[in-house]
Amino acid sequence: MDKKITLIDVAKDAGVSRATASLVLRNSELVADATRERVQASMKKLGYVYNRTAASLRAHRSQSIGLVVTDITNPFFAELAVSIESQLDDAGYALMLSNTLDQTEKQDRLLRAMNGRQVDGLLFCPAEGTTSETVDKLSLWKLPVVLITREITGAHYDYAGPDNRTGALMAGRHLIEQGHRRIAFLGGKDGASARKERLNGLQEALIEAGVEWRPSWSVFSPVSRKGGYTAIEQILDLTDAPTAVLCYNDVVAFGAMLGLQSRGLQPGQDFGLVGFDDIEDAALVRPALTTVAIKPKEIGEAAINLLLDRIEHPGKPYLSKVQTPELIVRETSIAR
Amino acid sequence: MDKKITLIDVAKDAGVSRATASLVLRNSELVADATRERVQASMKKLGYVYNRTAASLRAHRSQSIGLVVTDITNPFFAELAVSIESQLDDAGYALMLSNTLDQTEKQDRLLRAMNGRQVDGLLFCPAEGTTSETVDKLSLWKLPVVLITREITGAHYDYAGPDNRTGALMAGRHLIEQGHRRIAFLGGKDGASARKERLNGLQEALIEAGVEWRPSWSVFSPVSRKGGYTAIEQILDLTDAPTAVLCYNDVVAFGAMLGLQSRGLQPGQDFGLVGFDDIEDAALVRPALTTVAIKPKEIGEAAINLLLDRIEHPGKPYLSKVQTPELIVRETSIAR
DNA sequence: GCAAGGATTTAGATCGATCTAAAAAAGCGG
DNA sequence: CCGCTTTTTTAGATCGATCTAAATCCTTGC
Repeated sequence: MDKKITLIDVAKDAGVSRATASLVLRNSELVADATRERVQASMKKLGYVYNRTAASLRAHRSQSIGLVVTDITNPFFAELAVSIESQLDDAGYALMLSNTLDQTEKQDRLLRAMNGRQVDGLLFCPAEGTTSETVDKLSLWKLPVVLITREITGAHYDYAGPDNRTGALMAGRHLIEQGHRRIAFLGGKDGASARKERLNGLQEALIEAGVEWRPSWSVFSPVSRKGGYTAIEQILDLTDAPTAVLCYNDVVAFGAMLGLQSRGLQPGQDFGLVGFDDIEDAALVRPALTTVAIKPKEIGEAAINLLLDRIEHPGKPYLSKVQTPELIVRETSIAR
Repeated sequence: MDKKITLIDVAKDAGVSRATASLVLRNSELVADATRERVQASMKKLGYVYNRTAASLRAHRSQSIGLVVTDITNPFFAELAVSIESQLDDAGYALMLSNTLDQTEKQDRLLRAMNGRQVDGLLFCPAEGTTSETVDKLSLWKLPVVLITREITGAHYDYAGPDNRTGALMAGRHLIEQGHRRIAFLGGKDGASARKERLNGLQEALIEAGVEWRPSWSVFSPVSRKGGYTAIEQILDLTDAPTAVLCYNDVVAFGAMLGLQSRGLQPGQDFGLVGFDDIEDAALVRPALTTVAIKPKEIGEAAINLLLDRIEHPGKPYLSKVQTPELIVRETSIAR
């Protein structure tokens, strides 16, 4: 009486075979219009719901993809996730989401879980410290993977992310123009590819302007407000303390702002501060944050395109889609 | 050579039957220790990966649950999602995430997709304007559902969310204590249950203090900064304009802050402003936002507990777990 | 040494779709 | 009306696990 309606029931009701009903489901060109309509009517009438699990098992495709990020609480990833989810929805895919919290063991477990659930592909922002063992497993599983925002040294995958070096270069030039001669790089974890690239960009700006750089001006920190807060204190305590910093990202920059203010320093007025990402709050905080805008929506689009393409053509050469960022000058870098 | 390893291969290798291997997978008590170890060794040796899709099909359980929210970009939902994802991970479930963007058609499609993917349950923050048709479908599907943050009138489900009325009541009392006598309610969409409750709480505070209320002091808006920005303008343009507002949430409050500042008004100093949620940024913006703190982590925990319980005991009576919020007084409500 | 009873193991059906290869039906020119 | 092509439809195997119910294998106690 109350049992589940399957394709068999629909087929019986419409007077066709299970196979034909299945073809209608996937609106194949093969089936005659009249039949299609008859079957669709039966589906509606019986309240048929497609069991994609069964389909996945047979077809070796789940029509879902996994998004593995470090922390969805970071507005940059949240915006990325929205962009991705909405595109996937359009393409008929569902989204499985996981946060690694930058813990590699958790990451390993989550990746395994996703693979076991037969995701058709993975958008992956690897946790800091991701080992080649993890990467090997991914390629063993033959899972289509697009790396986002961070790369893994020695691993070959498609990649979508911002041009970190150029962004940091622009930020560096800007701070130098503003008269700063001691510029630090604040936050982020050691080893992260994005961090390295951003630091390199800054250094490039310094070199081309003949400005000094000291290793102690690169300070690591967790990627969080608290991380930024403690990191800026470390900077301020140096002898010949820098007068400006480029931050690993906006979240770190916000923490740094708090740190500056707690010491009675006004960002912009007394100290140059530039972030990275341009999350929505960057325009909102007072003083408003100067930052390097990388557009999560565009990165999301690029990543999805790469992934869907890779799923269709597993053998094609690896591609990087790099977005050129834009420097948004607001108040924290301008002394009035 | 290169083909997939299935349970059959493992069983053969370990010299047991498929059924036994399956029992080992689910670490059943039935199987002898020696056998278990042998099978596990074979699994490791052969690089077996569990195909949960197949298991889902047979067992009618997918070990995944769906989270449907309006907008993961809202930090409140982002924090909620993190909390939920991490608990689900502990319980061996995976998370499917969708954003409805408060569009009911999109919501319907997403719900259908989740059901087709056999999610074992749903954490659901219904879009504004969710019809009983949608709700009927959910109960037709017999999907365990826990509503979060918003309720649906006339629908019976478990619910986890904050005590909106009490939170708003505290906020209202606080603003009255600060000397305000014309207090508006800002933002949120018409019809949302959470909005209604918050407005009621505010009105209760007004009534108990014998303070005036006018219908024109309730202004609807999209739940976004922009929404808050335009809504506060509307308030300020009234004759006998209010001197304080309780905002639907922090995001709206941030928009309102911008609106005030663009008119040369300093929140706190010249105008009382209270938010709702206590997202991380509330403490960070200058002036810092007074707000009603509802703890996403706790709500997430409550919701998960309710859902897992409902999955196990589908027939049990419906429950509401309501978190008591806390008023965090910062700067935007205090005239120094 | 044997039956009872518990502990382990297993054969075979099954979940609900898709795939393959082949059959049936329809269209068509002569 | 016949063969031939093209269009539609289909039977039956299959994906990789779990479930059911029954078969074996051990212990014991006597």
